[in-house]
Amino acid sequence: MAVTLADVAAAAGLSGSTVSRALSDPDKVNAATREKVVRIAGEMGYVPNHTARSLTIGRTDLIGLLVPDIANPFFPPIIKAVQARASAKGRTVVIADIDERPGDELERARQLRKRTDGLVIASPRTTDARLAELSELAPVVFVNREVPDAASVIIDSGDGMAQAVEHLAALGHRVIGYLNGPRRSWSNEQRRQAIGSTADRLGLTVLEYGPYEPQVQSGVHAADLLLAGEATAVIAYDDLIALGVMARLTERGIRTGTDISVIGVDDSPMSAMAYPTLTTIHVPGAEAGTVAVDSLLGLLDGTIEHPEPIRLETRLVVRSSTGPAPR
Amino acid sequence: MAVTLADVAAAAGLSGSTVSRALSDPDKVNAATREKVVRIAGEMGYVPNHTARSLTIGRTDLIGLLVPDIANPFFPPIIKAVQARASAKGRTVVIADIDERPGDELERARQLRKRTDGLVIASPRTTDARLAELSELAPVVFVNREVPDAASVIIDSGDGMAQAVEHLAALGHRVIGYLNGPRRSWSNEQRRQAIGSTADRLGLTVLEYGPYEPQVQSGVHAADLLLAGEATAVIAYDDLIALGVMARLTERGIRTGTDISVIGVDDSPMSAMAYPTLTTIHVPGAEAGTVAVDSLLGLLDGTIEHPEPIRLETRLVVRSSTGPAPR
DNA sequence: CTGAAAGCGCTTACAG
DNA sequence: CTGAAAGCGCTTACAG
Repeated sequence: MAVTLADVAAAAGLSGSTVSRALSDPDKVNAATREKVVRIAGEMGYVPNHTARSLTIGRTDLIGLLVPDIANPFFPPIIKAVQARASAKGRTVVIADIDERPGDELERARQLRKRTDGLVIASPRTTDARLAELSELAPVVFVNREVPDAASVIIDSGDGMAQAVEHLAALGHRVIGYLNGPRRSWSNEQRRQAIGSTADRLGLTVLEYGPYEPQVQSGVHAADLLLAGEATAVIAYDDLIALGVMARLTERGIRTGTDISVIGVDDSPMSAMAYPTLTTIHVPGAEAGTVAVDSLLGLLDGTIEHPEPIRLETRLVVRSSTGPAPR
Repeated sequence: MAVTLADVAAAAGLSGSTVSRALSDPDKVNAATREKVVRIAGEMGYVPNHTARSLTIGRTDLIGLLVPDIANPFFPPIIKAVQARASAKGRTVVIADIDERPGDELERARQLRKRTDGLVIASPRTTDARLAELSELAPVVFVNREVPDAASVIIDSGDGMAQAVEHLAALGHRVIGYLNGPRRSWSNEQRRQAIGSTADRLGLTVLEYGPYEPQVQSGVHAADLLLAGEATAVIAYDDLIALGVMARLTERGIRTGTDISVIGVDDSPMSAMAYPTLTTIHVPGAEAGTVAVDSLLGLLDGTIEHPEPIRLETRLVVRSSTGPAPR
C-alpha cells in the first residue's frame, strides 16, 4: 500500500542501497543521483518506515516519560521541556501517567521500557526499597529524586525552603505550620527536613499537618485545622495545597498575608494569579526536563558512563500572601 | 544482547514458530509444549521485540494524540481517558503538545502519524481551510471540532451555553458580557453563537470582549474592561479566564456573585475550589477521550467505515459566582 | 501439533 | 560512487 524504498529504487532505476544513502547519508552519493532520488521520492510521496529502520539500527528513537499526574501543574513544564529537547534531538517521547497510583508505577515503567530506548522517571512514587527495580530498567534517569547509583536530576528544595523559613522569621513569625505532601514523596521528606533544620537554627517552632494529597481540596481541609492551632504562617507542600488553604481562609473571612501568611512550592502559573498572589518557591521544572533528556541521551550513546546526580537550585519568590506576623 | 525468540527456541529445543505461537496464540500449541516455552522464556527473561512484531504485522499499536496545550486543564481529563482506553485495548499513546502554536499543528501531526497507526486530534487550532490536510493523515478522529467527512467527537457547548444565559436571565441580568477565546478556536465560535441566539430569544444584550488566550492572565486583563462597561454578568470562554476575572475583581474589592456574576466553561478542578466557587459549564472531556479512541480503533480495524459525528452534551453547574443582578 | 521458509522495509559492511 | 546480499526479530501461511 504505502510506497517503499524498493518502489522508489525501481522508479529511479537504482538500487535500494543507493536510495537509502541518498536520503539519509547524502554525502555518500553523487550529487545528481541524490537530486534524482529526492525528486522521485517526493513525487511518489515516499515516507520512510520508522519501524523497519528501528529494527535494522537496533533502536526506536523513542524515549519514555513516566509522570505521577499530568493534571498536577508541576509536571507540564517538565513534560514540555522533555518533549522539546527530545524532539530537537530527533527523538519522540511517550508519556505514561500513573494517576498517583504508586502501585502501578513499576508495571507501567516496564511496559514503557519495552517500546522505548530509555526512560525519564519524574518524581517516582515507589518506595526506596523498590526503587532498585525501576533502576534496572536502565537506561533511566530520575527527576526529582535521588537514587543511589542511578542518573538523577535533583531539584533541591533545601535552599528555597531555608529562604522561606528565614523570610517568615524576618516577618516576626514564631510558630509556623507545615502541610506535608504524600508520604511516598521524596521531595516532601526533603522539604520537611529543610524546614525543620532552618527553624531550629532560628528558634522557630514547626507544627506539622498531613500528609495531604497534592490537590487544592487538601488545602481547603487543612485550613480549618491550621486555624485551630497556633501557627501564624504556613508552608504547604505545593501550590495546589496552598491555594486551597487561601481559598478556605478567604471564605472564612480571614485575610491571607495579614492575619496569616501562606507559602507554596512550585511557582505554578496560578500562584501569580491567585488573590492574593502567592509567595512560593520557584522550582526549575523545565530546566530539569531538559537536563534529564541530555543525561538520558548521554547514557544511550555511551558518552556518560558514571552519572553524577545533577542538582538544580530553588529560590523563594515573594508575593502578597506573606506579611508581618499579627501581634 | 537481549534474548530473542530464537534463543528461547534453541534453549527449548523447538522451532521459532512454535515458541511464537506458544507465547501469543496459546491455543495452537500442545499444553505441555506451551508450559515449557513459557517457563523457559520466563527463566531467560525473554521480552518480545515490539519493533520486529510491528514490522511483521504491519502496525505499531501506537496511537498519536495531538493537543494544543497539556497545561490547560481542559486537556488532562481527555489525555487520561485516551490513555486509559488505549491501554485497555493494548495500544500505547504518543502525545504531542503544540504549545498553542497553530502553525506547528500540521507538521507535528505529520511527524506523529509516521510513528503511529492513527491519530486523535483534540481541539485542532488549524483554520478550516487547512483542516483537510489534517484529515488526510487518516485514520484520524477529531475531538471538539466538527470536520466535514471526518470522524469527530463533538462537545456541544450549545446546551450548556443556553442554560447559562437562561440562568442569568432568570437572575435578572439584562446585559451580559462574553469573553471570547482565541479566534482559531472552533468552540469559541460555537459558544458565541449559542450565547447570541439565546440572548436574542430572551431579549438580553451581549457585549463582546477579546479574543483572549485561554489563560488566567487574560481574565485579569478582561476584568478591568468589563467593569468599565455595563454588563452585570459575564460568561468567559473557559474557566481559566473566568478565574482570572474573579481574582482581579476580588483584588479591586468587587464581590463576585453579588456585584457581578461570572460563569466559566470546563468545570475544571479549580472551579469548585476557587473563592467563590465558580458557576461553570461541565464539559465531558473524559467521555470524549474514550469515545474518540473507540472510534479510531473502529476506523483502524474496519468496523467503522462511514463515521458519523458523535455529539456529547454539556450542562450548567451552578455554584456561587452567580447571583441576582444588582439593582 | 510442529517446522522450514518467506517476508515485513529498512541499513550497512563488503565488493567492485 | 553504486549494487548485491545479509541481517534486524518477529509472524504466519503452507506442508507434513
